[in-house]
Amino acid sequence: MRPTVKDVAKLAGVSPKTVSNVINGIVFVRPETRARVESALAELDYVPNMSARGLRNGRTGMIALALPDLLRPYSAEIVHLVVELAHERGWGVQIEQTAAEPKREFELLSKARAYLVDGLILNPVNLDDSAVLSAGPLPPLVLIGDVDQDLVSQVAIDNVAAARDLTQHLLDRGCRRIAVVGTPEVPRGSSGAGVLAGSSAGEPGTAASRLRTAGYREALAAAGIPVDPALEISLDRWRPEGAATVVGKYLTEHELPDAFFCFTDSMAAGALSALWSAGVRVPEQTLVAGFDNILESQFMIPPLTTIDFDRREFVAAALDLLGERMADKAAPPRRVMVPHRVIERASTAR
Amino acid sequence: MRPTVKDVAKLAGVSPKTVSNVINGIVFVRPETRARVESALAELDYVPNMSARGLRNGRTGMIALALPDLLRPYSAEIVHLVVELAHERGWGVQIEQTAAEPKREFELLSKARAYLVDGLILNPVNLDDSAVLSAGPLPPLVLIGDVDQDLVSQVAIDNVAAARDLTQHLLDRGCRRIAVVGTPEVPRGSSGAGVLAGSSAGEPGTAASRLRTAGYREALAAAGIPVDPALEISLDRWRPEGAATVVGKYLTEHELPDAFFCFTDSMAAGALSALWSAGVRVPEQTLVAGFDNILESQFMIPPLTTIDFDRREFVAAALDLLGERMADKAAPPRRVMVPHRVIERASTAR
DNA sequence: TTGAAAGCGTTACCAC
DNA sequence: GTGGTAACGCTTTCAA
Repeated sequence: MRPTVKDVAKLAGVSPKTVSNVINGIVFVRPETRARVESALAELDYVPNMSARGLRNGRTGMIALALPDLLRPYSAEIVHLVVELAHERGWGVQIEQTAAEPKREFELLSKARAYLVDGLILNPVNLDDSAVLSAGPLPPLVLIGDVDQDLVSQVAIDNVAAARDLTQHLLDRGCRRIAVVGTPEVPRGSSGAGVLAGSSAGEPGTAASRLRTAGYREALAAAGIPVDPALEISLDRWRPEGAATVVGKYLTEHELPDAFFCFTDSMAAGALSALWSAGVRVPEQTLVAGFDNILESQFMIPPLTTIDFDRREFVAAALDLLGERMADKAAPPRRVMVPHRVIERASTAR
Repeated sequence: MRPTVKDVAKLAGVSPKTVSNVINGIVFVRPETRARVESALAELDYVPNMSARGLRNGRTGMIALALPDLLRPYSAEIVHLVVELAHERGWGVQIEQTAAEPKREFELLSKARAYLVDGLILNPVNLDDSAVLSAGPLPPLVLIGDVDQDLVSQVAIDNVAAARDLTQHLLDRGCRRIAVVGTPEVPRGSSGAGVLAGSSAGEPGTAASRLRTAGYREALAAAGIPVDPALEISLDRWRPEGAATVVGKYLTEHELPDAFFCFTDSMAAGALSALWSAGVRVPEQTLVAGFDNILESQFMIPPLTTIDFDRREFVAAALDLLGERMADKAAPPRRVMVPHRVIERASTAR
């Protein structure tokens, strides 16, 4: 049987309380006693029972990270950083995936308390204000990515501005017919403000796709170019295979656009592949750009122009905000915006 | 305050035990009573406290997955599948990263009990027989990937055979000078049997790199081609940027080999990029192959020849083995080998 | 400074 | 079938 504080106390000839004091190192313990306890700890190879500790003081030292699709390289980067930075703060990380089952997001909100976690970082897909409200008493929560709400803390980048900047980058290079890959399945109004309720379930990045579409259209409008629905290529799941398929099909049915702006880098990889298969040369015949600046982007052929932001800063901010909420549940929600920038690479060189 | 079984019991006019019976749905409960309890459950929005449950019955319903480097696309695929398949079994998943800190592997072994988990799936890097032995009483444990040991359950592919098969594939296409990317930093004997102790710390994939190197050499030997140390390009961290750097440098210092066999697909991406930058055409001037068949491989330019294995089967086997160990700690360790195959794509087309 | 005892929320044992 | 009660391992009052 594994040893408990009682066993340690007995071996050291002290009470459980003293052992607890030594372990948590808060109260002053006579050095001699401390030494005796510590050697007993070592001898028995004592390891505290986290369930008992969690039950007693209401905290487990664990947080949950919920992402729509763990397969995306972007997800891997987020998971990597959250695990690394949370570990520095002494927190363990439990991972959840939400895209497969839309209602899982709500379950997590309403039942996070059950999931053995002290807090939750959620990249929402189907979430809006009313959903957040109706979930009842929330666990300490930070949203990463875009939702139109002010009820809970959030860290995000300005998706509209980023998409506008990247579109402008393409316009600056003389592109007029700019295709976008990854727009929502069902076209909506351009601004998207307030029309969140009823967003179709199961689409990863629905919120992001709306905002990036909006930014794209804004840039076109500013340049006096009308929106051409034929250039807005929708895609339900943001995976490279989908992008390859849809771009490949597009090429057979339409005239080659001046550029393809893909809403994620991994979709851009699919697009580049489809273009290569069709014998279209990038950047000579058409330009390609992505979004996220994943690790792989600089090794694509050609290297990919994309939107970059400091992912470490992004995740650190999320953990900071979560720490605030965990320390004080009544703290006012905060929103942190992380700056972005266009990374120019060969895929849009002119 | 959040409701407990007691509150539910009071509201339903029954005892806590009955509530527990209803929740766990095992014992026969009178339908009428059951209905009363269930409506009380719903009314109070009862959520069980996992810490208490864990304390009481010794299980938390959580497993841990420990991988060397979460940034690798391969890791993302494993995390994705483990989370998905574990969830089907009602288990939560806690994620750990080991490469940054070698001793973390041992910590996990010896302290997994503390980490609030019922079992552990570990992709080992610096682990050998003696380490496993000396860790003392182990938690239910399954190793994924290669270690020379028979003490704990393990699921793996035959790395030696896979590397041999892929090398043979290149030989079949007329290659004689085949470079490998990702060999261990310090060259070792070819078989690698038994020389695990003291494996240098901090190298992701040390075990895998030894075995893949062995398979490569076996194929060369069978073809009567002597090993050329200059063709064995070592790399400490299996990341694309390292591969791009090392291959780029290689091209300036050596004659172009007939082929590059990279020990992971993501390194192959880096290699393809370096070759493209140097103006070397693939497959016209040299062939490139990888290992793992990550999602991105088929969208590389050109699409990448690689080693594939059924990742879902691989992960399902790991969870099955873990389930066995969790159910019966005395169960004999088992080893599952998952078959592999060479996927031929354009990067090695002749 | 240290010891004794209570209690966190659950489930299992044993009566009824 | 269902209700009391004890116990899981820890920390935190309160006393000594």
